[in-house]
Amino acid sequence: MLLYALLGILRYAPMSGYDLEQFISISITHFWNAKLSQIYRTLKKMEEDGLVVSEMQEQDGARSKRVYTITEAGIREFESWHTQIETELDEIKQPFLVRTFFMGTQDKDKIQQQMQVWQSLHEQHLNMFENVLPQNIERVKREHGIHPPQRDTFFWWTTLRFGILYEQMVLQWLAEMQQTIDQFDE
Amino acid sequence: MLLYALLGILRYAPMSGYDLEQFISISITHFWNAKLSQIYRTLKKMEEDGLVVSEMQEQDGARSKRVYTITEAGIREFESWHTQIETELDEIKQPFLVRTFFMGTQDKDKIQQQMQVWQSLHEQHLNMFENVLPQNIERVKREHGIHPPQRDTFFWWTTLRFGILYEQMVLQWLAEMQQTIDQFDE
DNA sequence: AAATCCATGTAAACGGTTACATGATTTG
DNA sequence: CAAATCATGTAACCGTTTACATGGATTT
Repeated sequence: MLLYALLGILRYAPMSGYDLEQFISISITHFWNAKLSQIYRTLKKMEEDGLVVSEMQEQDGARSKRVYTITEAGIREFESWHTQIETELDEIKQPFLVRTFFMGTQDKDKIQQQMQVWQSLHEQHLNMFENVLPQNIERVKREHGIHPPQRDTFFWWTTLRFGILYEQMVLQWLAEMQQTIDQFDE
Repeated sequence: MLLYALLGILRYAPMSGYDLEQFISISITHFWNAKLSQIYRTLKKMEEDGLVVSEMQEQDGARSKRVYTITEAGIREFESWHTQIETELDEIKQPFLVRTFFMGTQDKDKIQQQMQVWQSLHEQHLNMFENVLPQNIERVKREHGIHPPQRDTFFWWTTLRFGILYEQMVLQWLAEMQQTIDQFDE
């Protein structure tokens, strides 16, 4: 999967592994994250498969970097993945729901503690989606010198919008739950 | 993680690998799924670690099964995981949002096609959460002879409630997006 | 002077999926 | 009689994470 994310980004501009990590960390990190070690390994594999080519690029006053450029084959690979209609939903793995499922045997105040921690974390996330992340879209353009068509940025925005709706939904769920938990016996 | 789910279930009653898979498939499968092969491997590992013990149990007219019982150490392991307050949110990986992020270069009607497929899939899921899955809670009790305290079933219900709110939220997100997409030029 | 950023990579471990292998019993 | 269900397991593979290793340039 990381493969397709990397191809998708390299369509905008040639980049090094480090650059790609930076790009990811200010764009798709809230729904897809990757460690540098995995990025480097994946890029190596992609070059072997002819999806990208790399060359060392000297930099004045800084150490040189290996810059990857997407190939025709890489573009085709990305497009064949992307034009394919998905007819099944991704299977979601939500560890916190497993935890919730088995929460019945916990003490009332332990449960309330966890709920309050979750609430505050989701409030922070909501705030981030509403206030911090929108600026990142501008940062992507500025710091990576990328000027995508407006249709592209519309979809960047929708992923942020998803984050906002998701966090609001979780907060509602938590609030509902807390009402019943407050009425538990000690 | 599967480890904790298995321990959590085995607290209710001793079960075979096959039984556990059945239990999972009618209870937590919409936020945590596992293949039989993984369940068997995990149970084996758990027995080596002393978290469960197993014995072959003869059945009249059916092949015998290996029934696992949680040990004291297993209960302690589950509880030390479960009483620990989670202070960070799970990292979510949502491949469909990666797909969405890069959707800008697609043709308008390809995009609309995908949106409609997603919409119909989420409508199906919502229907499942509202109508099919609630019956599963009764099936768990009946088919596995498990009678958990009402507090336990409250939390089982909340995971269903999460599913309903999630699907409604996604449908809202899709509807919002579709409004803008409908106004795209060809 | 220390910490952070830039920059690249390797190796081992881990959790999960897919494929393979077997065979008895029950249901249509 | 065929298909589905019950039941257990192994082996290979794959993507991801964690830990290890290095070192120059910039900021505090």
